Amino acid sequence: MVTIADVARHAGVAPSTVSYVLTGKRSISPQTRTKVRESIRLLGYHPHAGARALATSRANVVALVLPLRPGVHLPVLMRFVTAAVTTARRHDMDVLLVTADQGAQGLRRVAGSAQVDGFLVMDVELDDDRVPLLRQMGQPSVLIGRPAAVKGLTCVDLDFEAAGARCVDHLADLGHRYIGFLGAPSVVYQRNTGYAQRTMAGFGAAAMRRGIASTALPAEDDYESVLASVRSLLRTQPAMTALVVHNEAALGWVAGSLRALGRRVPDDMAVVAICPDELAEQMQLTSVQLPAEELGRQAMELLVARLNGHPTAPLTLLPPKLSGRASTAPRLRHRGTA
Amino acid sequence: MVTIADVARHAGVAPSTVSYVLTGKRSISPQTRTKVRESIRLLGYHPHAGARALATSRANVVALVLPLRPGVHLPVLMRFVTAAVTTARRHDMDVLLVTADQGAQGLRRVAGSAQVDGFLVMDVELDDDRVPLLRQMGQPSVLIGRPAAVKGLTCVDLDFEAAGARCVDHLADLGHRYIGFLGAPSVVYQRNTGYAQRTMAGFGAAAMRRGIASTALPAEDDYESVLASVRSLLRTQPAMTALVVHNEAALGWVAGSLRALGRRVPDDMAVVAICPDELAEQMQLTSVQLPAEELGRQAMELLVARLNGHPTAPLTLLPPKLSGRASTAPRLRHRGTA
DNA sequence: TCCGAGTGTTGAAGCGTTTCGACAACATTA
DNA sequence: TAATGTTGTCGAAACGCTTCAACACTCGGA
Repeated sequence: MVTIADVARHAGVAPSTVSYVLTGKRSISPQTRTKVRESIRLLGYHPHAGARALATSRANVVALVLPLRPGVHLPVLMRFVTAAVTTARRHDMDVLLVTADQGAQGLRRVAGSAQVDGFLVMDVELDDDRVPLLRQMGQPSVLIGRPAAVKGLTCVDLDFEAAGARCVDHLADLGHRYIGFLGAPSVVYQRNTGYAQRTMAGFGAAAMRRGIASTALPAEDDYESVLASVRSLLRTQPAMTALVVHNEAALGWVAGSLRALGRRVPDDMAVVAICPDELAEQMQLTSVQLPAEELGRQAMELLVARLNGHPTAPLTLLPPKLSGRASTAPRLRHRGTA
Repeated sequence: MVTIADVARHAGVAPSTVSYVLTGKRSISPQTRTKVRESIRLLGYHPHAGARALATSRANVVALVLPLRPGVHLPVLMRFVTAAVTTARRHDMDVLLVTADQGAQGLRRVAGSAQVDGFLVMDVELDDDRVPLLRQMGQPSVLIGRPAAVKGLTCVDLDFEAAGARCVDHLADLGHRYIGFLGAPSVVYQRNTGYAQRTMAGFGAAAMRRGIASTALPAEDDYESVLASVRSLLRTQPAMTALVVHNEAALGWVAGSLRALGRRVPDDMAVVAICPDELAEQMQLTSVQLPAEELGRQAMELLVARLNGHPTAPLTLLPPKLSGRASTAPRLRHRGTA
């Protein structure tokens, strides 16, 4: 292995000078600088990460904590990950993978051994058991998702309230006046899973604001249940012309249910989904998506900021983005009114 | 940070003694051992990874090199990853994530700075540009996939020849005597993409061995092409009663094509797919799957072996596993023969 | 009684960086 | 011209760990 001493010898300077050329923490004459740079290139020198970590007590590595629990949508997760890694690299940081099965143990270990400087924790739930641990450990960390209390943390999440509202606004702008909401399975709401409730809340509030009649129902993810829910929505509100669906698994059954009940999309019934973009693309649904890349990037930027001692807001909410597709159309062209 | 010296002081021994308790490289009296262990626990001591790496010139970290190119099936990839990480942890190793966009640069950097001891490279292609680099760098590495020449490398892959053969055997055992093969798009074969050819070869050889008439055709991934291919297969070999499909994207259209041509599955036509298990499960197809967990695990085990100086075979092929589902049935019960 | 062979433990010397204080050499000001 | 900065460079001391050589012991055997 070629060391800083080798470079120094080759360039005819002291090791410390080489170090200063590398870190730029002291002024170095242009001649010396180029000379040293040349030696570095020639010898193919790379500073030993361990030694550097030892001397600076900074590893320049962050832990990426992946849950990998069943039900996470992997393509979205991967987009998070790539965005996060790319951003980290832009700040000269590397990424250590910590999977959930290592649990709290794993977090303690990598932090305790100074292997990483901070944590990027993905897919955080309302009552996540990693949160108290992170709080206690004191290492900088950024969470993607939104636990119950964000005080003292740094969290990034999609603004689900705004997402719910965005759907209503889109439909209202198209002229719809009666909108239904098909949500996650009821257990999800019972479990107090933050995002589901917030989406609903945003949806409801926006509907009120726009003077729109709305009805909401949960949906299980089998065809019969979805059909029943849709039918029930239509019965409660026969003039309903638009549907917001926040349930990936049920999405496939919604189209079938509508067809079975004699409604065409988008002519008789506009549909807006809140779901990963691939899914919406594939089914040609107007949708509000999770901005995965943006979340990953932002989260890593915040982590880097915290590592450099900058203060960060406890909660950063990203605005939702709506992509118009074939499943929504202006109410004015609605054939049923012809 | 609590150091080895703190532990030593607390336990009333020398730092080196603590080190020996930890590494077990020298005999230590039971009394001292428990005393030291107790101090470690009490103080919450974790060895500083950087310091350790510096002293031992071993980082106990391996790089996981992910390509993330379009077209990789992410659920399968994630199963690789988790299996690899879990296995690494069992050997007290951590995993550093290196994404492909960092390219050769990235590999050089992490290897040069002694950040990792070895590489686990996923999704290797026949003429992968990372292969010469890995050869040259001399760091231990294991590849998942199979480049053109494996000499001097350590590669792990599914035995695609055996996979092709396994399909034939399954169908032959069920009594089928005329089998069709629907492959990847023709460009894939033109590109010399190893696994596609090997699967076909295995299929063909097995058919010959079992005295079975076989016909093969590539398939593009739109409905019309698939329909045309299936029709063409049926015309060439009207007595065909089974179909092997090695084309994820076309899989969805095959069922439709068969229905359109008046064939019921499995009664008129048995179908075996070679594809990720989720897909097969979802469509209820008998299938040969990529044993993702097993590949990840094996690969990491091999890497660890290499890191410990053990020699490894240049190529490890994993046997395919066939899962029987609703799309195949014994030929004897075939209604068309009734 | 002395010797040689274990055992268990220690002190000190690395490992490759960074960084602090010191120090020349030179430029600026009084 | 002397005092004072400024700039560029250096030597040495950390950083926290491992490991080698050395050193006390104890224990049989001669």
